Amino acid sequence: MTSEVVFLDDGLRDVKGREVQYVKIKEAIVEQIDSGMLTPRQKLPAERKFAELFNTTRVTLREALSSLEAEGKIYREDRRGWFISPEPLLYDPMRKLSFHEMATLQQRTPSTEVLSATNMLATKQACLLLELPPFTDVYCLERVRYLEGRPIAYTKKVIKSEFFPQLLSCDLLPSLTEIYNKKFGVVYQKTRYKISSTSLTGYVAQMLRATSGTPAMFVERINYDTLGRLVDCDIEYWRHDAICIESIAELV
Amino acid sequence: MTSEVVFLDDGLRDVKGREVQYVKIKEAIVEQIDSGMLTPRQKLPAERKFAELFNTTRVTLREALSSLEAEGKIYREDRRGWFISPEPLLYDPMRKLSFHEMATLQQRTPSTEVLSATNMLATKQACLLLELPPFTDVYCLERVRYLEGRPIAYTKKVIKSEFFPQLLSCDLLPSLTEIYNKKFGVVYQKTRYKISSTSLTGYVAQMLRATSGTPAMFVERINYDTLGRLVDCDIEYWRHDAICIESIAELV
DNA sequence: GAGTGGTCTAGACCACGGA
DNA sequence: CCGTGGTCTAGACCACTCA
Repeated sequence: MTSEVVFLDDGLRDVKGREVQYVKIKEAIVEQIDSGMLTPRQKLPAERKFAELFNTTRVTLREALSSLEAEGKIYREDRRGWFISPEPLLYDPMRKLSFHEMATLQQRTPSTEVLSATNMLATKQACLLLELPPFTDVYCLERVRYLEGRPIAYTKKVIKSEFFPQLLSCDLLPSLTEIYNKKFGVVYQKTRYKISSTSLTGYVAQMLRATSGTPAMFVERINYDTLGRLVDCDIEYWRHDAICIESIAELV
Repeated sequence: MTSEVVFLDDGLRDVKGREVQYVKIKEAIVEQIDSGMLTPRQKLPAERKFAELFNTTRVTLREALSSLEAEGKIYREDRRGWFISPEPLLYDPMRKLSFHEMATLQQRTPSTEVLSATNMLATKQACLLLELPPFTDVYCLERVRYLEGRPIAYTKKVIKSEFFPQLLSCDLLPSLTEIYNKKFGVVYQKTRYKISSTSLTGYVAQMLRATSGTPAMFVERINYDTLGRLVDCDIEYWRHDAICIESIAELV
């Protein structure tokens, strides 16, 4: 997995040393994963059968599963079941790589679905991020990123329209970075980003086939081009087990 | 809260449009928080009473609370109850600020507890991070970081001993950065970091007064000094609601 | 010592996914 | 249409926290 940090975790015990059940279940599953019996993207048994296997109830089993989900070892698809998490994608916020370049470099198979590409008035949030006055026209591009067919990120890009006339008449599927560069001569140079941990809800959860409450990594970026102009911003929700932020920086 | 991203979340409904109960409970609590009725660090009512208030069972109430915890809106202290989350600390991995400087700049009141400061043989993990051969001597410093008295991060620093003779005879409480600088002329210049999302378990959870399974932000850093020498590494577990990573970077 | 949170049981109904 | 996961009920016992 991501990083081999091992602390002495002797499980949860009460004073008398009896082990907590759901921790035992967790250990059993982790052992199966580590031993390679369970491979990435594989589906776990149905909850009822699984609970019976461990001689417990669904509630307790789900306690164990949720806990493993929180650790990023397994993930859930809404009403489809529980699956073993693949290795996370390494994401370097300091590099200009597009999602597809990033994934390909890591021998992964990326794909993208465009949910919507529209011309609209900036929302309050977009105005704040892009430093725009109210009622300014912007482009808004909503996408879902897939890795090996699994939806792992919902992304929304809000673009200052002034630098990109007729952007929406372009074919947006290949790579936006490329269109920026080739059609408009715009290249990113600087970015301001914010990363925090939340959970998926509502529409975003649905798009990622996730249950409301699934842990997520939230990334917000404000991008500047080589002329120092604020160009666009990104708002991204990543399934938390699917991403690991990694970077090298000169300190200031 | 961290960032005002609002999606149309009409709650979970089934086809007939009935709302799911725990979502209603969440909304009620969020409303109380947003309206300022509930303030940061305030304790929520006891689960049994709270459940009764919403005319439901503890299990369902806890579903709602766990979900809010995942969103970073509330947090839990093991066997003590549920509390409203304060604003997260902004953490810039690219700046040389110590935890205390960082917190103070943000008008917070930091404190630190040293769990252990020892001289030991590098573990496998430490050898990997510090690029050391087996059986090398290192310093290991375990600390808990507090904000307004609340434990929010467990940190472990493993230090190459060669650059810091007799480090442990120093008073480690003020600021390690300062000791590095004043006593040994070592200043950080470059860092390699990795950030991912997991959960707290075992000893780390205990130290943070957290229940096993509490969502957490995992940070791993490898630090180099102005001479390009690998100096030490950090392994940190932050309560996920207590931290927001924020930085500005020139892209490469 | 009372009350609280952590854990667990043994059921139930429903809507959705997939065949 | 069956089986599944999502949600929910109404209890229970225990160890721990805190007054």
